[in-house]
Amino acid sequence: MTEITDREDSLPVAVRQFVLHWGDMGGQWGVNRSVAQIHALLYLSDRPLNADEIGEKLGIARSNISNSLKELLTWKLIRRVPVMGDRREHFEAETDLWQMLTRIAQGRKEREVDPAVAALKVCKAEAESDPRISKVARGRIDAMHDFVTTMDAWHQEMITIPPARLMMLIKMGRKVLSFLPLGRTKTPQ
Amino acid sequence: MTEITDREDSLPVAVRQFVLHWGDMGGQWGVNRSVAQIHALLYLSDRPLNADEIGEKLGIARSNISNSLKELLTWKLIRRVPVMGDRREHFEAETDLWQMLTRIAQGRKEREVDPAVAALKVCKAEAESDPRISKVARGRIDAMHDFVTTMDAWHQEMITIPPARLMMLIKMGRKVLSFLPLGRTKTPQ
DNA sequence: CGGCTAGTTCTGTAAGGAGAGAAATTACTA
DNA sequence: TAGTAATTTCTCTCCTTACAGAACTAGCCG
Repeated sequence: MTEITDREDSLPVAVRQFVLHWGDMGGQWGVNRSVAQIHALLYLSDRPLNADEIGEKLGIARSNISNSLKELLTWKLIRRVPVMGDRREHFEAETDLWQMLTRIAQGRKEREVDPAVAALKVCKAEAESDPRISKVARGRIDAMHDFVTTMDAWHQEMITIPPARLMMLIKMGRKVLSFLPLGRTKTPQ
Repeated sequence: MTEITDREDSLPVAVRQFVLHWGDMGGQWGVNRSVAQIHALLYLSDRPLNADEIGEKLGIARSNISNSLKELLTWKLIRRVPVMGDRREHFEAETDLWQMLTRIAQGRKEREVDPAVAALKVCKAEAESDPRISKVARGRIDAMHDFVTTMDAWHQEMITIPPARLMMLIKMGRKVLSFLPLGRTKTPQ
């Protein structure tokens, strides 16, 4: 049997805490606990892990791990890593936090906002031809549509900016304002 | 009995569609369907509505409406509006989309990221004093902590910028980059 | 070509959440 | 102060989802 040499039966406290918190933070947004925990564990691991090790360290069923790993792969938050002389599959996490954020944002956008935008377009079209609908409602649907479209376009542009530069922008915070040619200084509307 | 004069028994198609979509879009993120539907209905309404009207138009139970309205109030996405000669409470939605976005963002941040940041601080402290934890894991926890803290600070700064100006920034998109004094032009990793 | 081992899919169960309807409370009116 | 309208809270049910364990499939060794 292939004993892992530097195997730890119980995780260091800080790691366990991290995994636990990450786990139920995941629960609070769309991802289920197991998926988030596995992700956390891999994120902190200094080497790729296989399904058995994960199951052992987290105490969750193989079936569950299999499905969770599959989900993490579709989010591109982890990747398969072949290990010499071991036919089992190993996995490691994306450790670049910016990548991680954009992957998550991308995934959520695809699942949540894109369909919403599409639906909104339909509503907008519908509203234009419907005589029963009030002017107000029509206006609100339009406003929402424009807003969402603008934000969507913005997001699309932002993720094309190289991370380091974007990070610079973020670190600058509101100082960016001081470099812009502002038409007016008093806060309009 | 207080008949509503301009009462519509069934909603215009576009409105119904909007409500339906908004409803299950809500379901896809943290908010439950009823809450999101009520919000959508109020957003499109040209006048404040009371609980009865809402129940009638959406076909959901009064108890449910009561709870949902309470939740929407805590999110500050709707407000109570007194109506002359009617002792029932009426509600109207925030229609400024920027307000709406910031309120939602604020709420989610409070519930989801603030606790996570707090937990992360604890983990970081723990990791520093734990001899069992690997250098790698400690580094990753630190990296995560710094990243989250930076983003948090950025968010905090952004919401203090007047909406109109922020909107301008967003409409500019990546053009903002051209106004900045960049140290280097080639994309740094 | 049997026996293993890794991995996946299937199935049953248990927990959580949403929401309906009843009961209780509060506020207003006569 | 009784009576009624409006709203909230409580409780019960249904539905969804997470997850464990079992059964199944596929690759690899002798």
